[in-house]
Amino acid sequence: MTDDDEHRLARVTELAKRRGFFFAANEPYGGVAGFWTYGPVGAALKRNVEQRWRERFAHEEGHMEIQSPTIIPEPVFEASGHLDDFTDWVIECPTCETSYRADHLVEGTGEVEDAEGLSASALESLIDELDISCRSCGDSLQGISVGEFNLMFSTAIGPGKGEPGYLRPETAQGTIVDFPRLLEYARGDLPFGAVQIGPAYRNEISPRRAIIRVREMTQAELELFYDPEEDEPPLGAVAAVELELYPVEAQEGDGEHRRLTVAEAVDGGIIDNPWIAYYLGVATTWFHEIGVDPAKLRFRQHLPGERAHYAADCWDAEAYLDDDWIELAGFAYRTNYDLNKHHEYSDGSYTVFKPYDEPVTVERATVDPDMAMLGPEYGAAAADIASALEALVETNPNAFETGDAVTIEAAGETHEIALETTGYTVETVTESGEHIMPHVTEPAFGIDRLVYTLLEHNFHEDVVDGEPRAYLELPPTVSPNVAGVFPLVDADGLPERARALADRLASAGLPITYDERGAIGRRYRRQDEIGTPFCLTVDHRTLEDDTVTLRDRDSTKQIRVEMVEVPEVLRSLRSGEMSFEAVAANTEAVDREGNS
RNA sequence: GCGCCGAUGGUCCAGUGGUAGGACUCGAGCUUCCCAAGCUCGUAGCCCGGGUUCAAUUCCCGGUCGGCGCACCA
Repeated sequence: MTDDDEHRLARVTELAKRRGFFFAANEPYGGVAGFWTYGPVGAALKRNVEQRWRERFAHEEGHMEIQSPTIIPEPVFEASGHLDDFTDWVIECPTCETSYRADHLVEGTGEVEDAEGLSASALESLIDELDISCRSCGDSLQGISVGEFNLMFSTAIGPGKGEPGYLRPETAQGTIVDFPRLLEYARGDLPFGAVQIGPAYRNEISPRRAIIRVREMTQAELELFYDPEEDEPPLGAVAAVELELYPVEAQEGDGEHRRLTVAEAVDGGIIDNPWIAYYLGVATTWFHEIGVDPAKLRFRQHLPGERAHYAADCWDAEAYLDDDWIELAGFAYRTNYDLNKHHEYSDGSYTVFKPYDEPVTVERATVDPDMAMLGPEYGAAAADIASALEALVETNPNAFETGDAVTIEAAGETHEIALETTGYTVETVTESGEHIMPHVTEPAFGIDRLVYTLLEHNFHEDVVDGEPRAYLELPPTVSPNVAGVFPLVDADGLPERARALADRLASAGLPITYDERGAIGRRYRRQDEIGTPFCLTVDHRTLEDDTVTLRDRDSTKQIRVEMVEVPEVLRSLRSGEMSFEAVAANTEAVDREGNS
C-alpha cells in the first residue's frame, strides 16, 4: 500500500486544481476567501452527487422538490430567529486585539446564564460590573464597546435604500416559509416532504480548508412535515442498517463510538426521534453507495449547548477528513418551532386540518358581544370589554350561567355587563377534526463537503508496471465520466472507428470522453486521475471482429466486449446494476497487449 | 478576527538588488504501439499597492490569497 495519509488536503487540492475539480474563484483579481469555482470534472461530479441525492431523498421517498429564492426579506428572518441568533456579540481587547464573543465571556463568569439574548449595552454593563478581563493578556475589558457580527449576508431589495433582505443561510427557511402552499399541493395530508437543492450563504469569519468551509455552498435539504402524534417513518426498511453512533453520553463518557443497527438505536432510546433514526439509516446506505468510506463515517449527536436555536435534537453525519471529523450533514428535529413562528408573525396559516375518524359533537359556550350597546355605553373601553368577554367564556363559561350579568375586568375597571348584551349562547357544534401544527425533521446535506469527501476518501496511489499511479476510486454512479474512448494508435483508421464509437455513446446519453493524443498509457492515467472507471480502446483486432477492450480503472484488468454491446454494458455499469467483475465473468479476458 | 509561516510558468519547486531556472504537464514533429518510454523543438511565470533605490521578483510597509494555531462554525 503506497497510500499515504499525510497531507491529503494539500494533495487532493493540488489534484483538484490541476485536473479541473475546483479552484479558487476570481483568481485574476486576487480572489476572495471562501468562494470556489467547480471546473469541468468537478461540476460533473457535483451534479452527479446532487442527482443521486435527488433520486434517493426526493424521488424514492415520494417527496416534492422546489426552488425558492436565495434572497429573503428581513421579516422572515425576524420570525425564524436567524436575525437574533445568527448575530454574535463580539468584543475586542484593545491591548492584544484578541476578539471574543461577549456573551460567552459573561456566561463564563458563572454569574449569568444564556447571555446570548442580551443587548449590546446590557452585555457592556455586565462586563463592567463583573470586571471581566481579557483571557489572553489579562487587561480589563471595562468600558470596551460590544459590536455585532451577523453571519448572514445582507443586501437591499429595490432602489434607494430598499427593503432590507438577506441571502439565505440555509435553503430550509425558503421551504418552510412556503408551507401553506406546499400543504395544498400535498392535498392537505401529512406526512409530506419537500426538498430543495441550491446555494446558501454564510459570511464566515474564517473560510478554511479548500471547499470544506466556504461562504457560498450548495445544500440539499429535506423538510419532512408530520404529525408527531400519529405519523411514523417506515423504520422497517432500514432497521438492519448498522450505524456508527457517537451519542452525547459517549462524548461525555468513554469517548467510544456505538455500533448499532437502526432498530437497536431506536429500541435502546439512543435516538429519540424516529424520523432522525430513519434518515440516519437511509443516509448511511446512500453515503456508502456514492463512495464515502464507511470506516470514516460516523453520526455524532449535538451536545445540548451546541444545538441551533430551532433544534430539539440534532445528529451530524461526520466524515474523517484531513485528520479531523468534519460535518457532512445534519439531521435536526426542528419540532414545530419554525412553523409556529411563521404562523405567529406572518399572515399565513401553518396548521393542518386533521379530520377525526368520527365527527364529535360538543357543546360550546360562545359570546357575541353586542357592540351597538357596548360602544355608546363604554366608548373607548368597549373593544377591551368585548375581548375580556371572549376570554372569559373560554376560561370560565359558568360565569355566564349565574345571574343576569357578568362581572369582568377591562381597561383597569370592573364592569357589570348584562347577559343579553354578551350574546352568550351554548351551541351544539359538530367538529369533524382539529387543526394541528406539524413538526419538522430535517436532513440537511452540505454538497460541497461531500464532493470533497469523495475526492479525499477515494484518492489512492499504487504502482502499475513499475510506474506510480494516482487514481480516484469514485463509484461509476458519480464519476464525472463513465468511460474514456481511445484508438490504440493514431493510425490505420483506428481514430475514425474510435471516434464513431464515442459519438454513438455520447448520443446514447453516456458521459464519455474521447482522446487520441499521446501514448495509450498516458491516456489511461489521465482518466484514472479524474476517476473515470472504464476505458474503451479500439485496436487492430477491432477491424477484424468488431470488439474493443474494456479496461477497469481499479484493477487495470481488461476484457473484450462486442462493439454493439458497449452502450448497454456501459449503461449497466454506470447505474450500478452490474459490476466490472460481473461483466467480466461472461466475457473474454485479455492481457495487457489486448490478446486472449 | 488575532498570531506564525508562505505566495516564482498549468502543477510542484530552486534562485536573484541589474526582470529568472529545473522537473512534470501542455502543444508540434520523429519514433514507439495496451498502462505517465525516448529524442528534437515550442508555449508559458516572479500576487497586488505603496516606499527605499539609478534599478525591486528580491529589502521595508500595507493589502489580498493560502496553510497552521487560537477564536468562530447559528
